[in-house]
Amino acid sequence: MTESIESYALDEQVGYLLRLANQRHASIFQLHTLDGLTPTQFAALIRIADLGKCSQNRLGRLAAMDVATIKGVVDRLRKKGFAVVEPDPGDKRRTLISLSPEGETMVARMKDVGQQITNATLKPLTAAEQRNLIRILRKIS
Amino acid sequence: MTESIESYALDEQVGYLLRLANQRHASIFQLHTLDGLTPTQFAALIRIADLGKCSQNRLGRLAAMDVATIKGVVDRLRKKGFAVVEPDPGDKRRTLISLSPEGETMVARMKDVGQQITNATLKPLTAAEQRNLIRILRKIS
DNA sequence: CTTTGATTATTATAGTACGAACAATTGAAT
DNA sequence: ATTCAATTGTTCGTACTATAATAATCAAAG
Repeated sequence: MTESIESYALDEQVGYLLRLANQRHASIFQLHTLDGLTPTQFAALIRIADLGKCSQNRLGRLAAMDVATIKGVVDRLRKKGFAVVEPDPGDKRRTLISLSPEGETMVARMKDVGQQITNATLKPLTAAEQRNLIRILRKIS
Repeated sequence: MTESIESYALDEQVGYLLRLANQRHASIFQLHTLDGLTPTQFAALIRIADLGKCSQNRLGRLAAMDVATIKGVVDRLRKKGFAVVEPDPGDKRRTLISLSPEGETMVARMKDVGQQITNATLKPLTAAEQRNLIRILRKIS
């Protein structure tokens, strides 16, 4: 055997497969979403709804977004009229983020859509595989 | 029950979990990689190595990258000295991409590293879970 | 041989993502 | 009260991702 460690099957590497799975989900999301909301924006919106008024950095941490990333996301949510930004009276460093009434409505409408998106993404899998995937992904996240 | 479909557990949605898993993999990749090669660049490099000389669009398709994406990736691989670009003599639309000698060396060195990255990413999982994850991801990709 | 339709590559625009650097502010320890 | 370390938010640079529009080329059908 002259070529001992020659093969490297890209199509079986987690990293590559995760990228493909993400692509699939993103395109399904885009198909169902409302008002052009992206997966990231939706995640942030849900977090604000759950947390209530909170600082931008804290929101980013709890939505798994970088400080630089969450800034852009909040900017876009504000521009779309779903998020409201105000200075924290008790801490001049902080910016408090909250949902606008339109944001509340959007969250309510998007929760159903989100479920549809999840279902569509998982459609190729059996019920057992779906549960398994979620469980395993939670374990490595 | 006034609030029937109120709950939406973001932390159990595939989309969100896939994003987190991707983040994890990306940071592990960055930790092990050589010459600042990104997961995307590595995937493209592996494909060129497997395919041999091929057109940019074809490479993009087989590496699951958009035409606009593959262009940028190839540009950066060329700038790093790993890829070589030449016009196709038989088809003036096409640009042929191939590996430079340095690219060949890099692929050889990175195959081992790639395996380490995969192992590190899957480390929190049992062997059975690892096989399962790969199998399920392939099914929805 | 010319029209038509497809393919290829490029560009622009927009969003996600992260590291690094920065200034302002805060809280705590001296 | 002042110094010091940590936190917060911003900005910059780089990279990945996709859509849409464009121009050049090709192949095939008439």
